[in-house]
Formats: sequence, C-alpha cells, structure tokens
Amino acid sequence: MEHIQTINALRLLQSADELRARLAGEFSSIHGLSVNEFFLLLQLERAENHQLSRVELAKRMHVSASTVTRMVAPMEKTGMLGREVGARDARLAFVVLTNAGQTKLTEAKATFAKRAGYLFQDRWTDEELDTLSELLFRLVVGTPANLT
Amino acid sequence: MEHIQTINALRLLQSADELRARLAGEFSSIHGLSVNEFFLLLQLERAENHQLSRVELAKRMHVSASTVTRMVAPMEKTGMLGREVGARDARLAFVVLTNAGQTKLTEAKATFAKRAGYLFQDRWTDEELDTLSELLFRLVVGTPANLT
DNA sequence: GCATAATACTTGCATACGCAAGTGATTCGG
DNA sequence: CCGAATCACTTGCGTATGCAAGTATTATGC
Repeated sequence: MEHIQTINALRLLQSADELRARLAGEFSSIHGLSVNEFFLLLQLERAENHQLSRVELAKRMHVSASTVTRMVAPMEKTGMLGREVGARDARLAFVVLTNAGQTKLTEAKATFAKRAGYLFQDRWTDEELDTLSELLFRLVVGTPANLT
Repeated sequence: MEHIQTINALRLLQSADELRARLAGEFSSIHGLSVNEFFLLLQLERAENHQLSRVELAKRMHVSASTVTRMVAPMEKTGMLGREVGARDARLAFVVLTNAGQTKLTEAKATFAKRAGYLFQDRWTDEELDTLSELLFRLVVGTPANLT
C-alpha cells in the first residue's frame, strides 16, 4: 500500500467505520434510532418543506428504494414521519418530517455532536479542523447526499 | 450544524459511504468479493504469519464474532482461507491467508487503488494529499484495526 | 485439585438490506 | 388519442448481520 491515495482511502473508510460503530450503539440505546434512521431524518430536515420522495431519499442515502419503504413504515407509526401523495404526480409518495420527528432529530443531533467532539477532541487544533473540513468538503460537494 | 467537529464527522461518514458504495459494486462484479471480505483479507495480510484468531478479526473489522464465523466458512471452501487450531490453546481457531487468498487480494487491491485514484484525482495536490493523510492518520492510529 | 468463571467459537432466531418482479400512474411516439 | 415505455413505489425471496444461548476449552480462586 504505497500510494498516498490508497492509504487515504483506507484511512477514510476505517475511521468512518469506527465512528459509525460508536454512533450505532449510542443512538440505539439513547434514542432507539439506527444510524441510517438518523441520516434519513437529517436529509428531510435539510430538504425543501421538510419532505422528499422515496427515490430521492434512496439516492441520497445510498440505499435501495425498497429499504426506504421499509425504513419509513415503522417511523410513520411512531409519528416521526408523515406521508404526502404528490398533487401533480400521484406516483410520488413524499416522506414528511413531523414535529415529533424534528424533536427526535434535535435530540439525536446533540448526541452526534457530543460523539464528534470526542472524536476530534485534543487531537486537532482549530486550524487543522478547518483544513480537514475543507479537504473533506471536496469529497462530498456536488453529491445530492451532501448534508453540510 | 454549526460545530466544525459535527460538520467534519458528517463529511467523513458521507464520503466514506459514497466510496464504499462504489467499491461494493466493483468488487462484486470484478472479483466476486464483498467490501468486508476484502478488508478481512487485508487484515490477514498485515498480520503476523498471515493469520488471526476469529475474535481478533471481529474486533478489527467492527463486526460480531458470529459474522466472522459465517464470513470465513465460504472463503475456506473456495480456498482463499485456511484454518489452524491453536497449539497452546485449543479454543483458538486461527484464520490463515492462503496463497490463493493472497492472489485474490492482490487483484482486489489493484481495483481499490484505481478507485482511490478516481476519488482524489484532479481535486487534490500532492501536498494536500499528504496533509489529509496526516489528519486522517490521527483518527486511526492506535486502533487495532488500522491497516496503514 | 476442583468448582467456578472466563474465553473462543458456533448456532438459532430476528432484523436489515438488495435484487427482481409486480402494480399503478405518467409520459412518449405515431 | 392509444399502446408502449418509463417511473415511483411495494412485495417476495435470498443473503448478511447482531444478539443471546449453547458447547468446548482454559484460567482463576480457594
């Protein structure tokens, strides 16, 4: 593994794996959410009118459309999400973030921020964090999934 | 999402997701491997004597022990992996990288390097790649999973 | 030394996911 | 307009995975 690009890709995947594993445990025990459910809520919060079609959600989350269908169903039952059929196109079944969902998301975001703080705490200066932010930005900019 | 640490954590997770999704398709179609199987082979290549116990593999890959058991079984059948019972402790069943497994891994590493090249190509200078490498290194250094 | 605890691994069961096929709605070509 | 193609979504089925329980082996406390 001599190529710097290969090394960077490995480090990227491994550090994300590590972070995701820690988040999974915290979200599950504290909020009863999976990491993917958290990201689904985040995408809706960022979206116009707090709603997105299922296929658009699938693209942004890098999962299949059927996974979105199955993720949304229980979250509708618990009141975090609503359903809105498209006015102009009856094929579209928008997923809508409810007030309850927004509340849940806000709580989960606090947990996320705390964990992110632990991750970078005492190992990076503010300037280095800015540099990292800029370098990572180029990896996500332009993708529809980008949340930042 | 105002905190720089939160933003960086999100970008880290999202860019890794994107990369992993692309790798999954390529590994599957070109080599018949999953991304996790690739990482399993990589861990063994890095390990002393090209072998690791199942629990050690599980820790390094952020999966459960049962997942390792079930991942290894078919890879033993296709000859990529071997099994070596511990001499001093009969509970230990080491997973060993075979020559066939090493060959497969070398092929997959070429695909990985190519994909990593696309990821960073034309968007980073050599100096920036070094900077990113150093910053990401701090996220993986000290973890038993670190492959770099 | 021997009972108990801890460890390494495996297996049963439930859940999450992707792919392919199916259904209903919209768009397109003539 | 009307049939065919396309699109959004859902559902059936197979695979992957984690958790908890079970088995075999080693370590520990007394």
